[in-house]
Amino acid sequence: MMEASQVGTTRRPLSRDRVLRAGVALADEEGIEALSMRRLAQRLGVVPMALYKHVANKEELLDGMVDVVVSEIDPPLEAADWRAAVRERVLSARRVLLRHPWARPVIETRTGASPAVLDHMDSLVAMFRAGGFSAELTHHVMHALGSRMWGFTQEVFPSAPPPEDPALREAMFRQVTSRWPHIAEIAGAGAAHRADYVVGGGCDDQFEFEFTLDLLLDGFERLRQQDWRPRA
Amino acid sequence: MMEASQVGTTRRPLSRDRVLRAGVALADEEGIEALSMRRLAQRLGVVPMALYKHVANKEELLDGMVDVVVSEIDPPLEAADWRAAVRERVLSARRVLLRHPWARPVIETRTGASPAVLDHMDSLVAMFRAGGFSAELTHHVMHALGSRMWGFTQEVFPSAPPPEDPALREAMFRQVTSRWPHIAEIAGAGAAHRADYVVGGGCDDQFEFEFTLDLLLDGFERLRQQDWRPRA
DNA sequence: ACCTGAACACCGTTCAAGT
DNA sequence: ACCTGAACACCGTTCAAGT
Repeated sequence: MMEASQVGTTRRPLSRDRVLRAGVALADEEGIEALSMRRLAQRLGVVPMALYKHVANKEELLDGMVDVVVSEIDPPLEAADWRAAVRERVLSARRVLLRHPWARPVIETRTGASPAVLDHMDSLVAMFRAGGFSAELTHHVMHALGSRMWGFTQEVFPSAPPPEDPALREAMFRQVTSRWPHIAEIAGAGAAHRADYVVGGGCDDQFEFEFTLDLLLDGFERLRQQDWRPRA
Repeated sequence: MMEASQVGTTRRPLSRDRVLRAGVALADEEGIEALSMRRLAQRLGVVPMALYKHVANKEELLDGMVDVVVSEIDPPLEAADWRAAVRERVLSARRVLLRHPWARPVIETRTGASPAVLDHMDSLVAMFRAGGFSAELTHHVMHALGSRMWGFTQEVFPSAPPPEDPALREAMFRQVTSRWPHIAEIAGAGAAHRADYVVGGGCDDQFEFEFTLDLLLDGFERLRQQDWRPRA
């Protein structure tokens, strides 16, 4: 007969890998704010302290979860040119990160790089070097790519949906157009024409991401062709 | 005679402004993780529940604190060209954010824009429009600027200092150079030559920030001159 | 009507007592 | 030696009892 703690859980022995994967699943399903050591232990049918056999603390759990997610990124392509190779790898990272939205803020708060993170970075650096970028230019270009190497942009436009009440929405619209006229003017000017959104909101994320990625890659290519050198 | 709760605190009546400024001071001095409703109340010589008269909850406290910080950004300059105006305003934002390092992650987690945030965005949009950017191009260019409009880049290189022990450092160095040879190659190639740092770490943040900002501004200018249009 | 102490429902992590 | 219940030192927020 099964014990209560085993209901709904296969009673495999706990391992670091099982802890990390359960953490990812919990964050995927209920969001990162729902991920606590206690809730994760409960999900695994285990006493909270049992987790500390496999991760030193919650920070190390998050480190490991990032590693699991980053490992899902497709292996680097053997592409003809550096631009296609980098572009595809970044968009591949983006597809993974879109499946695990909680990973974005977690990656941003990591203080050390995990092996999988270094693997991803190393493969990008290799692409630039193979494409004829100097070590120095590659260094700066990697900084410029920044968190975009994970396929996300920090969204700075407010994303709250407009209020339901038409009168209130109208009042808000009037306030925005009078106090921030320039924002109001460009709000609807994105690819997706959603007039009901006052500020941003209805923007096409994928379009904006690729727009900026291509702008950066164009800039990189120009510097490469110019044989860019520091303090020149 | 003073009550214990008044020692070290001027007994002014509590106000939303005083709560927000105390929050900023606490976060400046002890970091964002030290900011709790209870600790903030203690600092103000007040019972925790007294704060809820002035902010609905902790999220609204953080919203207000961001507003206080963003209001410290210098007013927009009347510059001859859009490029100088945008550049100066972004670097001004950067100076403010460097004084309040906790504000970076907090800005990133806000879901709605405060008036001061919209003021900053509106002034940037106005600069692009005055510089001859179409509403549509300005929209995409603002997305491309992203969180860089606050003067920060998401740092993706691990920043942990190398271990003290020379033998351990040597072992780590050897592991990195063999497993991630391309990263090792570009690690020391930044402006600041700090050979003791294996991966990044010793990079010149200000240089990298301006490098990428100028790369983006160059790209914006090129699109403007080409009279960029969507799906062309 | 206003203010606030105690309580509720949580946290991450330590530690000593049990097997 | 291993495992774990209870405890510690916190959280944000609710609520009812006090003035």
